[in-house]
Amino acid sequence: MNIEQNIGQAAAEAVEKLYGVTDEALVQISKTRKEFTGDYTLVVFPLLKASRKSPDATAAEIGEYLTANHPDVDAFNVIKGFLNISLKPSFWAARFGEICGDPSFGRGAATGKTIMVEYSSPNTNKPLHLGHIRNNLLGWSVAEILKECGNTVLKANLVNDRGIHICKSMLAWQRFGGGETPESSGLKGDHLVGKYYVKFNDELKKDESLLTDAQQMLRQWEAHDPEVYTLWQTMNGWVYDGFEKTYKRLGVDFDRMYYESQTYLLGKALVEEGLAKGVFYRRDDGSVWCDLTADGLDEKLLLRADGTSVYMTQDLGTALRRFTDENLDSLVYVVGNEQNYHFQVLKLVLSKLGYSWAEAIYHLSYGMVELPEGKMKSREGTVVDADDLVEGMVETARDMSAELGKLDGLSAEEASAIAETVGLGALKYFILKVDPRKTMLFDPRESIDFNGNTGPFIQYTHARIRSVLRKAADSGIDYAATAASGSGSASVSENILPEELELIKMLSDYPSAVQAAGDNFAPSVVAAYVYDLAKAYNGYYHDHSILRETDPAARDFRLRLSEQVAAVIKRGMRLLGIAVPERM
RNA sequence: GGUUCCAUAGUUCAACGGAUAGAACGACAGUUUCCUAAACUGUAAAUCCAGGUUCGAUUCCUGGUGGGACUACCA
Repeated sequence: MNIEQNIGQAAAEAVEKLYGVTDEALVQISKTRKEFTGDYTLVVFPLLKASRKSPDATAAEIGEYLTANHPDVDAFNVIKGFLNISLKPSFWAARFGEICGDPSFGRGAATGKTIMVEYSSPNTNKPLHLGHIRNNLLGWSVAEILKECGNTVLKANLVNDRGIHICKSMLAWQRFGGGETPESSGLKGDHLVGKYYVKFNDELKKDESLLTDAQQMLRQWEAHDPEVYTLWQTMNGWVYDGFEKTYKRLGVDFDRMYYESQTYLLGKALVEEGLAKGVFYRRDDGSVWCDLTADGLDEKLLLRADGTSVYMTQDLGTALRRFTDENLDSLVYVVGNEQNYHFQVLKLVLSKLGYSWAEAIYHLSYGMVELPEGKMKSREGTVVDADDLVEGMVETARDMSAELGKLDGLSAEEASAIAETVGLGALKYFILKVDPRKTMLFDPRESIDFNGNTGPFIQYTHARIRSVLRKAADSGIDYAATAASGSGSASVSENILPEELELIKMLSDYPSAVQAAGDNFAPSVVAAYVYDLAKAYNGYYHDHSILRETDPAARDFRLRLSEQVAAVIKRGMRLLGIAVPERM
């Protein structure tokens, strides 16, 4: 139980004792806003019916009760119906001790649950773009956050490696490629294949028969025509090599790889099952449908008249297989909000079939990344390529570091590692700090910031702390020893500053930020937390010298506090997939 | 047309139904004999419109206005 819940429970107890009411929903505890004195605030308005007293009188009564009965409550004040509760300094000192002694601070207790997070799921006919970057970063981060919340997590990627669109790039390469390969062209495999997908669409304008040819090729693929199949394997292999490089650079990974070419027949058995149960029906032409009009949706096709399955059919089958094979408690799909309808239908059909786990499917419906002129359109050449974007960010980071003279005395290797870390940090933070559900805007003409509420700002805060800690170690200061020799609150400075107390409180909030991020599938919650922490620390760092502090106990406490701030920044940023450098 | 999501400073983003709506960028004015100025401090600047529910609404409901997405026997 965290502190907030603990205070809430105590307040509920006070309300029960004082007014004989046990409705916990009436007890609202939140963190006290900065401009007021106190740590936690109880809103008393909902309690007035029970107390039959004025807001201030009610707040005062509860405040008195808590001060008298709760061991950690130090004092309270009442402002306009808000009861602000302060905890004892000794409580916070002990709390700081706990944080220092917990190497996995922020990690939740094991839930015993297994959650699969499906993300990325690219098509193998073109390279990744900015939209995919948001998907990949979100999916990876959400998976890591869910892990940190105590769940067992499986990251899954379902590669869309078959279909008419794949055949289009194959056909174009066959007709116009002249045997070009990634090696001969020097192009990254996914970019090479993407080039022929574009080529196909260009040529299609001149010659409409190409479409028929592509359809013919798809039939050949399904019949395992050796030539087509080999071409398919070759070109997909190029794409996988390319994707692998992009994934690696972005730092995303997977525990389970699924290929649609292997799963697209799944779900046909479910169609039979649905027919038998009377959930589905067959039309005269032989096609199979599910009537969802009673649920406010349309009729949904599940099997074509020719007996082939559609996207929905295989998704139903894939979901079933995953739940049974992996014994999942939950399945999270990180897929853009343009597919809201699809997932609505997916869940509905599964529950109509009687699968109770349909409820455990969660569609993390993230918003599109838009350009100033609107949605990215590959046909209009307005896509922002993932590899170009990453490379551009790293270059900018390199230039900026050089300009600021940050790389003096570093080897070329170190300098380039820092550029990579900072450039990617800027990009990832830029994307993850936004609420996943919201459409976000990216303007390629304006470079992503490195100042203010950005990844580099947070990375810089970390680097500065680490620098101070290195200097302390070089001077032979053993700041950890003071804590070890002291006991409990003695390890905290006697003359603790308000800013220092504030930092301890902020550190103490970290686990609940992680939990909230997990509950909401929102890395942005972690991003906001880490930014606030870094910002608060920077103000403290600016106003108070650490190494020049003359009182050794105070100095060592400041070092320990700084060390913990750096550690929590590092842990939080890791959940976003962002590395923090030792220097920059 | 139907379904659905969104609308907050000039711009990009915050705000479990709670206190004086927070940041950042940009603008303007400052801070460096001092642990990294990618930092810090200050000024100006916003809830699309009209109703309703509530002790209290940026948040919930209704209606408008403006924008996005979906509405394939594509995936």
